[in-house]
Amino acid sequence: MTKAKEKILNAASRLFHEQGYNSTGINEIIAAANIAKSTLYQHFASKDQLCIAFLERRHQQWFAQLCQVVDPVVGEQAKLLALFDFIMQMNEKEEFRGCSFLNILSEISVEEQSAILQVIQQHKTDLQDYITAISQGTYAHLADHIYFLFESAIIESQLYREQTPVLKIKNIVKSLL
Amino acid sequence: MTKAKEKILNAASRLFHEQGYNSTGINEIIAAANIAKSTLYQHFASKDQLCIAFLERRHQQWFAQLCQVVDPVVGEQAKLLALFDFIMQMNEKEEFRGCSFLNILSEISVEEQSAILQVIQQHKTDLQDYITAISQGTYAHLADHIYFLFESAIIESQLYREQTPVLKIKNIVKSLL
DNA sequence: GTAAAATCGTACCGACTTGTCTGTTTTTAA
DNA sequence: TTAAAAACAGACAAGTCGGTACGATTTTAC
Repeated sequence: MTKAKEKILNAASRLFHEQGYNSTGINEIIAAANIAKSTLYQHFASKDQLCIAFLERRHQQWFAQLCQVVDPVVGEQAKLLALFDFIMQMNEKEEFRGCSFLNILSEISVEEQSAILQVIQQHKTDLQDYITAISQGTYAHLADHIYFLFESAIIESQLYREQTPVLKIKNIVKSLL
Repeated sequence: MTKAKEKILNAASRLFHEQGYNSTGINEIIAAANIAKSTLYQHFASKDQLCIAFLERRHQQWFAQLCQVVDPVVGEQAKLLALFDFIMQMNEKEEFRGCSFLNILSEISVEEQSAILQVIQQHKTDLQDYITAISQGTYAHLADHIYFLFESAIIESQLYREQTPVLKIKNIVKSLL
């Protein structure tokens, strides 16, 4: 990846995640990235395409971090509980800004921006599959249940800007296992 | 309430809910409401204030509809399950647009629009209290758990634009009761 | 060293943003 | 009927929006 392209993606990622998609202008992105507007449009055909590139990269990075937390943990039960430690880590690191994918879902027009919707759906499907995978064995029947609680944990902690909901949900999951 | 004020609130409600807050302009609202811009600003000091008025009215109407579905149902267990019938009704009626409160949460700046954040938090707190209230008795210990699954049901059905997640979650709750 | 590719700055486009202001017309109520 | 309140249309401000076009300059690679 070119140096400029990376600078654009880094700036856009930070701004989209911090302020939201619609609240972040192209001019703000090029100022933050310290590149020319023409350079941006040489790498990305439109703001929506830049959004997709952002989401696709975030998808990879987000999963990498998730695996980094969960995979080393030994034991099915402990792995499933580690999911919620990961949420708490992200909340701290990113100041309770929640899930970029769900945030952008709230901003787009499903009809006119269906390409973005697809990336968001894919991300969540992959997450659900991941949880199903680590649930294989004793807790296979709880996979979806835990996925739904995982989603709630992200949203409720974003809403109240505190870890309390994650801790509550982690305890609920503990009681299920 | 004045006739004009109501027309403004009706138009703004529809547009905010259908398109989102930031994607809806003042000019679009006054055109849809068929009123003059000066009339809008006579009733609402700013777009943010209009947003708060919208959320407060939606809070009332939403709860009224929820109670209309749940309250007539007899039996604690059946009441708790009816929560998810309500979600499905809303999904159908509103084409899977999800929760206005969470959608707007994703759009605002928590620092600069804290008045809006408060209304959103209050709405969710009231919902949680409501579920706690109808759980009183045998299922008091499940109140929070069901609230979290309720939230997930709204979001996941918005994401995939189908009732499947609600039905899945309703079955999960059934297995808990 | 030279040619190609990348990036540059900036002006420009038309449309849109929230909000204010002015003066006129309509509605309401005593 | 008259006075006050409400709503009207529309111009205006000062800026932002996403996106295009321009030629000039820098970087890269052979």
